[in-house]
Amino acid sequence: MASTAAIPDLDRLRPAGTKRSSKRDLIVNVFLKQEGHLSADDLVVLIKRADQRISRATVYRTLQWMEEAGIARKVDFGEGRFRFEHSYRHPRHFHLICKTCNRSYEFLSSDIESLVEEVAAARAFTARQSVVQIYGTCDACSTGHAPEESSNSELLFARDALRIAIATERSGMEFYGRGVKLVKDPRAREIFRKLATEEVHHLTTLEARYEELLRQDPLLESRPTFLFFKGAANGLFAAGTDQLRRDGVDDLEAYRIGIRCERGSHRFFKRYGERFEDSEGKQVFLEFAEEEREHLELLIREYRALVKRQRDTGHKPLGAPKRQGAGGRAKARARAASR
Amino acid sequence: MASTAAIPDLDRLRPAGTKRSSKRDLIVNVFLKQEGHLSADDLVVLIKRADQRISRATVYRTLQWMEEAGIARKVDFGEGRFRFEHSYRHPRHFHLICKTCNRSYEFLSSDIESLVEEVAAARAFTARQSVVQIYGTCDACSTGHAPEESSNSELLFARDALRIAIATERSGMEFYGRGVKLVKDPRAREIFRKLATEEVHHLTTLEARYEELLRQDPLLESRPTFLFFKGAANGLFAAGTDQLRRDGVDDLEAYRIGIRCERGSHRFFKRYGERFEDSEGKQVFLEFAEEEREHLELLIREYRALVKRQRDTGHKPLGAPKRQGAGGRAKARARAASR
DNA sequence: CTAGGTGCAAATAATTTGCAGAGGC
DNA sequence: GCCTCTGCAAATTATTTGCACCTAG
Repeated sequence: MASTAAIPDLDRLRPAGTKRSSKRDLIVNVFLKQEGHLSADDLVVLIKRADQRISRATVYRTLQWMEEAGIARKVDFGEGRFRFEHSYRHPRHFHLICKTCNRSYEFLSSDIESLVEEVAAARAFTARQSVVQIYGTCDACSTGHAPEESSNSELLFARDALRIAIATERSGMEFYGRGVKLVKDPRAREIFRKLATEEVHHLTTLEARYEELLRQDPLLESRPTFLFFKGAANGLFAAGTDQLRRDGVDDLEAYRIGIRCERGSHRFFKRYGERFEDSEGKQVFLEFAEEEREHLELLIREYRALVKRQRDTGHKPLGAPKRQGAGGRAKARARAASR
Repeated sequence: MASTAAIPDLDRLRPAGTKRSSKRDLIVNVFLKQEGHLSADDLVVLIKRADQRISRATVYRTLQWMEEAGIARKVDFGEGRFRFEHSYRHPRHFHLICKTCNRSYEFLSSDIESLVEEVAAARAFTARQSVVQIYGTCDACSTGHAPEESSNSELLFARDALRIAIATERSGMEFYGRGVKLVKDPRAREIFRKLATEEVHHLTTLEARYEELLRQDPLLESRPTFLFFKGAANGLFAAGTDQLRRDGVDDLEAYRIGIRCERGSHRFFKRYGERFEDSEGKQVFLEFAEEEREHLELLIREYRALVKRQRDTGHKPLGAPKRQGAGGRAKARARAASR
C-alpha cells in the first residue's frame, strides 16, 4: 500500500534558498514510506535504524521543514506531543482517535465542513483550518476483533469520490429523463434530452473507472466510508427529481430545479477536487466539477432564453419564481436558521 | 459577569477521602472568578498575586484535582500546553480560536454533534468525547474593531434554549391548530385541541422567562448565536406543519407526524438538558423534554387507540403507513446516506 | 495521631538552540 | 568559498515527582 512512487516535485516544494541534502532526503523518504501518524520520536527510531549518525535535532528540523514544504502536517491528539501525517496527496481530514490502542482513523465529512463554515460565518470569523477529533474506543478494541488494516485514504477517497459521482450521474439521468417528459417547450425538451444522454455516457466511463479501482484492492468495497456526505448517497439530483414530481412544475421551474442541483453538485466536486493533492480522486472530482459547470451554464443560458421567449410571445410574465414548493421553503428556512 | 456566587456543592464534588484546605480553596476560587481559558501558568501568576507562598506544584496539583472533581476541563488549543476552562455550569462545547489575539469563542452545534455521532456509529466507534476547533482570525482582529466582550455562555445558553423552546411552542401551536381542522375523528380532534391549548399556555410562560432573562443583560439579544441548531429556528414542528399541508393526510398520518415531531423535540431538549450543569438553561430544557415526553406518550396511546377503533369499525385496515410523502422519503434517504 | 496537602528542588519529556565543523553548489 | 546543513550538548518549556514538613479532622 505504501507507495514508494517518486515524489515528483519535491524540489518544487522546497522553500527558496535551501540545499539538497542526502540526510534530509533519507528522513523525508522514511517518513513518506510510513503510513499513519508518527511522533517525532517514532521517526527518530526509524531513522536511527537506517543511519546511526543522524541526530535527533536533525529529525526535528527536517520535520519542521517538511511542514513548511507542505509534505507533512502536524497533528495534535492531545497526548502532550505532536504527531505528523502525510500532507502530500492527502486532503485535510478529521480523526477518530482510539484511547485504548492509540490508533487513529481518518474521515472526511462534507456535511460537518459546511456546518463549520456556517458557524464561522455567523461569527464573522475567518476560518483557516478546522480540527474535528472524536475520542473514544474503536471497534477492534471494544469487540476484541482483529484490527482490520486500513486501506490508504487516497484509495478510499477515490472510491468515495467515484461512488458519489456515479450516484450523481444516475440521479441526474433520472432527473433529466423525467424532465424530458415534463417540459412543454420543444427546445427545453431538446436540452433535457441532451443532458440526459450526456449523463448516460459519463456514467459508463465512471463505472469503468470504479471497476478499475476495485482491481487495485479487492477488499476496497468492504472498507468503511471515508467521505461522508448525506446528500450524495442517492445522488445530488434525487431531491430535484422529487421536486419535479410535484404538480404545477412548469418549464421554468424545471430549469430552476436543474440549476440548483447542478450548482450544488458543482460546488461539492470543486471543493474536494481542489483540496486533494494530485490523485485519482482529485482527477474525478475536478473533471466532474467542470462538467457540472458546463451544464450549469447551459441551463442558465437556456433558462434566460426561455424567459425571454415567453415574454416575447406574451406568455404569463414571470419575474420571480411565482411558487415555491416544500423543498424551496425548507431550504429558505434552513438558510435562516443557520444564522 | 463573573459570578462570585457561592459554589453550592463543591463539597459534594470533592472526591472521597480528601481534606479541606484553604490554599486549594483559594486556587479554586481564583480560577472560578476568571472567565475564559487559563493556562496553568496564567493561574500561577494570579495565585502568586494573592499569596506569594503558594507554589507552582500546588497549582498544578489543584488543577488536576479540579479536573477530577468536574470543576475544570482541560482543553488543548495546540499551543503545546493545556488550558483550563470552567466545567461547572458549563456544557461541553466547541471552540473558535483566533490565532491573532489568542482569544477563543465558544459555541454549541446540535447539528455537528449529530453528524459526529453518525460518523462514529458508521465506524462502530464508541465516542466518549469530541473536539471541534476552528482556527483562524476573529472578527475583532480582522476588522480592527473593538473586541466586544462576550457574555458568559451560561446566559447565552439559556437565551438560545428559550428561543428554541419558544419557536418550538409556536410551531407546535400552529401544528396542532392545523391538526384540529384536519382530523376527522372527534376524539383525535379533541386531543389536538388540547395539545394546541397547552402549547399556547406554555408559550406565555416561556416568553415571560425570556423577558426576565433579557433583564439580566440588556445586550443579550444582540450577542451572537451560541447554540446552533438548524431545525429549530422555525420550531421543530414546522416541517410537520408542512407535511400536514399535503393532501391525503388522514388522522393516523397526522398522529404519526405529530409523534415524529414530538420525538425529535424531546430528544433535542433532553440531550442538552442533561449535559448542562445546573442552570436556567438546563431547567428550561429538562422541563421541556419532560413535557414533550408526555405529549409523545399521549400521541402514541391515542394513535394506537385510533388504529384499534378503526379496525373494529371495519375501517380500511392500516398496518404500516400506506403512503409516505416527500418528507418521509427524504428522511429515509438521509438515513440510508448517513451510513 | 494520621492521612492528606504543600513547598522546594530535582526529574522528566518534548522540543529548540548555539556553535563549530561538514558538505553541496 | 559561501551558505546551508548537521551533530552535539546545553537550554527551554510545561509538567510531574520525591521527600520532608505541615495541618485538618
